[in-house]
Amino acid sequence: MADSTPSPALQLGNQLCFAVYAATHAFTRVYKPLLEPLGLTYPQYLVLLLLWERDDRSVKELGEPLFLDSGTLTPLLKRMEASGYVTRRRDPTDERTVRVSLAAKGRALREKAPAIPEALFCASGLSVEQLASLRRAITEVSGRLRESAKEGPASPVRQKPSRGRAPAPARMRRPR
Amino acid sequence: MADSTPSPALQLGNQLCFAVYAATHAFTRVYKPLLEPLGLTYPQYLVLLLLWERDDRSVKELGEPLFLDSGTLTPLLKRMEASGYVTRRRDPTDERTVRVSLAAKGRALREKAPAIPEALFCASGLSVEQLASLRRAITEVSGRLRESAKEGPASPVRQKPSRGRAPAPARMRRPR
DNA sequence: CGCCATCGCATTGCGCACAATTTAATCGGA
DNA sequence: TCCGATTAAATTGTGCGCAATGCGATGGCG
Repeated sequence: MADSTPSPALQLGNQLCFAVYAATHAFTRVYKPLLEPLGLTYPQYLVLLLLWERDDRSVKELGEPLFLDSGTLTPLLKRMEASGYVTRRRDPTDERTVRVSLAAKGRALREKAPAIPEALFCASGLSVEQLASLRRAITEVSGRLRESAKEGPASPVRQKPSRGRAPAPARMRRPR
Repeated sequence: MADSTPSPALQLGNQLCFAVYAATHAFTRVYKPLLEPLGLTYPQYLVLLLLWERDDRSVKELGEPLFLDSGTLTPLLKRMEASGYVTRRRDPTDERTVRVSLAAKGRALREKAPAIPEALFCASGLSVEQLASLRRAITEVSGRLRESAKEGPASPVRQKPSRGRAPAPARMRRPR
């Protein structure tokens, strides 16, 4: 057997996720040599982009646009704090939330940062219009997926609750 | 200070890498609940897609379209071998290369796999034409970046050679 | 035949990504 | 006032992603 054309729409779904996955790595490889001398990784740079746009955000507010949770961001932000790009402190009005702000080094970097997206623009060899429409299309898809994720799977599927994780024996929280 | 519009093209570069990064995670979250009951992760599924298209590839051939190297693929493929999806064996004509082939379980999965991209298609809520043009655009950009990566950075940048790694005390290779 | 450059994979160490769990703070109602 | 539910981070364990290192296999050279 082995059907020859399983349906254009289904082929497309796989090709698309494949292409996006590969594109992320392609972008990472363009940015990495530029970020390395700054002591930044690619996700750390994306966090800086968010803070340049609007400073002083909670961890949750940083994770939402990137589809990341606190488990990923906490150690990442601690490293950024250690390298002097941001500061972390508890919100006085709600001790549960940690607010992340730009430190001097993070603000200063903003001035020389334009060289970084410029490299991507040159390497892509595409016009501003092409890149703009591509960005719009990708953002559109992400938005749709985000919405339908909230309302549960749109297809006849279901989610298994467990998969064997691990205990969490100890805690230590903020010494105060 | 703090310029208001640093240039549309540069803004665009950042917005685009940001959008692609977020889209990858959005796709992952749609596929994960579908792949979990099969014992597959998202990158493992992408490897299966490649093998369904053409079986019996070397590790290098698998890594190229995904922008992944052997350091990432070797443990991933070992897990896929352990769960019965693929087989790994040395090429008899060149003992250096490892060839990866579909095992029975991997071939069998192909039949029920269409349910997976279908979920993405439904969740996206976009037309086949929109998805197709999006796929074309992303593939185009990835291809350009791949090319310009070969010829070195297109911008006035340079790559630092070292970054402090670690020793590699032991080896063990194929017992034969 | 032996030397050496090159190629291809495995291994190691670090950082990102996520699910599950725990702790702490806040808010609502009895 | 006290109790339960909700919310926000942090922590832990597993798996992905990459740079650097090591070694066997191959091939060109004398």
